[in-house]
Amino acid sequence: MNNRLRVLRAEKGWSQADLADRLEVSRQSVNAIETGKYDPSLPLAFRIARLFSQRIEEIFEDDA
Amino acid sequence: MNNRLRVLRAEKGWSQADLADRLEVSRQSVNAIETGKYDPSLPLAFRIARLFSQRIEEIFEDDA
DNA sequence: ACCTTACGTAAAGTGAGCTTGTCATTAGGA
DNA sequence: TCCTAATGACAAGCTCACTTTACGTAAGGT
Repeated sequence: MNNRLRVLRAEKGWSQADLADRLEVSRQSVNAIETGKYDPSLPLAFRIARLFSQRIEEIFEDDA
Repeated sequence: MNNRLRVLRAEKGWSQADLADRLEVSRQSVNAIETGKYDPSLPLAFRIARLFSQRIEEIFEDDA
């Protein structure tokens, strides 16, 4: 599961900690998702999509 | 997190077991998602959306 | 040289997504 | 009446999504 989170975050000029605050998750969770260590839960994916005003499929892309 | 899974499945005339086979999950997982016991993982949400040729946001709707 | 910010990462713990297995109920068909 | 299919529900167990805490490092500013 690839994602464009790092790019979207950079466009906003946010640090991982900034993004983590807005998503109400830990900075480490943001880092883990960006570096592809694991996929977010569906509710968190919704929050991310809403924050960037995009569809989930525009941000996340599953390989399968 | 509400979802339209039961309706979509009914439109196809599939049993929960039929859908579970196509999604490669257990019948209990389909049942639990339909009855709102928990949300699917993001990869599973992608599989569901692809199976019904709809976007994730068209099938799942988070309350938050 | 020192401080701060940002990022990566690791260990340990909790909770949710998913499994297999089982049982009860309802409805239909032979 | 019996058998089967479909569904709902529960329990126990596993993996992983996520947490907190913490440490190392690289870059910039003073």
